[in-house]
Amino acid sequence: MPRVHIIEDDAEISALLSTYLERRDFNCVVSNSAEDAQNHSPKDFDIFIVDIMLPGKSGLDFCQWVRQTSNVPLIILSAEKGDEKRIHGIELGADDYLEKPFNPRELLARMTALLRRSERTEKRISGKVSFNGWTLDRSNQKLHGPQNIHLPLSSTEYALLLQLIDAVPIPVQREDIGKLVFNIDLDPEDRRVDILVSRLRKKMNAVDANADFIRTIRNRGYQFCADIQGQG
Amino acid sequence: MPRVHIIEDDAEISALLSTYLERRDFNCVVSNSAEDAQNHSPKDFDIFIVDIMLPGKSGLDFCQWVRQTSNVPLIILSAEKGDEKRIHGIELGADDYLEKPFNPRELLARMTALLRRSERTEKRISGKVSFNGWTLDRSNQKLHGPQNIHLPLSSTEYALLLQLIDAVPIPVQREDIGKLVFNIDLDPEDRRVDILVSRLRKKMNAVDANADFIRTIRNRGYQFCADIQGQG
DNA sequence: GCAAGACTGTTACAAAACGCAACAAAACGA
DNA sequence: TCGTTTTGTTGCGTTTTGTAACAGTCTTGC
Repeated sequence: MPRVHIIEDDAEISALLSTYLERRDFNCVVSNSAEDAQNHSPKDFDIFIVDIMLPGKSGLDFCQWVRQTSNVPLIILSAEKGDEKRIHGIELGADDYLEKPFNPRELLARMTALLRRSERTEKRISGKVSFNGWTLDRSNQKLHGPQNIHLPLSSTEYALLLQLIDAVPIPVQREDIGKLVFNIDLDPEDRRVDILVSRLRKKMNAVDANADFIRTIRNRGYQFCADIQGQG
Repeated sequence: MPRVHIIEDDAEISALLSTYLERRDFNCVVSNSAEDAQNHSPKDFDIFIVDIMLPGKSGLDFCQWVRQTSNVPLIILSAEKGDEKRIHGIELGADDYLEKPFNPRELLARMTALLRRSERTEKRISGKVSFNGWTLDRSNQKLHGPQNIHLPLSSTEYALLLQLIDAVPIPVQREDIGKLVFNIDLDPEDRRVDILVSRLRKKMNAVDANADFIRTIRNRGYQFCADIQGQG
């Protein structure tokens, strides 16, 4: 569960953001000034989201402070528009810069991309997720059912499951599955996706009769339905 | 001197860009289609700048192609505006997404930030690496299992393991293994790679029954699955 | 409500890719 | 040279995936 530190003085925005992110399995801490934020060590977080316009010390100053002691990914938010501002922010050590008002999904995508990159370069794939007695471990790509029964998955089955779980609570379109799992442009006649889903369902049901996690949404794809808990 | 690969069909833009970047000490290669670009190995570059709208295969497809075999940083350029486009591009594996017309200085800033992030962590993985109680030491080419048991590897086995670990978390293609370990152009009939993998698996399993780190990904190669930690 | 058509679920079979044992050849060290 | 280790080859068994076929389910227009 990635730990996010949001530094933002507008209470409405920070509340919205932290709700949005917590629902997507981030662990959020909010500070409303740079001074406040500096009571924590930067290394206690996996990523920073920093508003540039803060009372007292600015977001840019905070960014420099973070960079003095760590490499923790940092994204700047700002109501000010313009290339120059963005360039300046990035040159000072921010990894990305998003203008307000922003689409929360875009922030999420950029955060994910950034975490993905920093994990990749650290050669770590993040850990386990669990749901209804099941556990999926990304580090070794293994799935365990209730009573910790190991359920071997083929590489495509694993890829499918990962996509579905990563997307929770959003359904994944058939075409996207085609793209991400099979690396093809799926034409509508192609049944590979359904069959893959069917096979995965069957395997999971063989271990746990109640394992109906994959819901079909007609014309829209498949949705993974379960309370997912991250564990690192 | 960072090596940049620019994939852009608009000759004016690519010329401008490569001039701009070369003046700032980048080494540029330009392709005007994805198909063209795929004649090079992704690993020959430090960063990609990819226009999304290309004749033939699209920039997004190219991005996915790159991600299948490498972690090389990649920035998408696009004339199309809108959050959704940007989100989609980033979700497909791009590190950043810039809309045209863009300020070259902003592109440069973002490239620099990205290179900074990927270098910062990458190069310290050089001496020993460890995973799940195992240790691989590059300096003397020795592998130790749990309880520090020394497991002697033949030179090809070591070469294979090194390739797999260096690539984490990306799978290594069979052809690449042929190239890098045996120094041959692998023809599809050749079974040497599987057998080498099989032998390495067997050796490691003899020391540690849970040592199933090498995952087969059908048609795509082998992937090393473990949380790798560098130590110098 | 009902039938036609579109979408999805599932099975069965075939083809391809891969795992691995067993043996042969080659390389290597003393 | 001999014995040991490593690597290549062959062959067969297993797993995974693609394909076709058919059954079920939802939607829509009437």
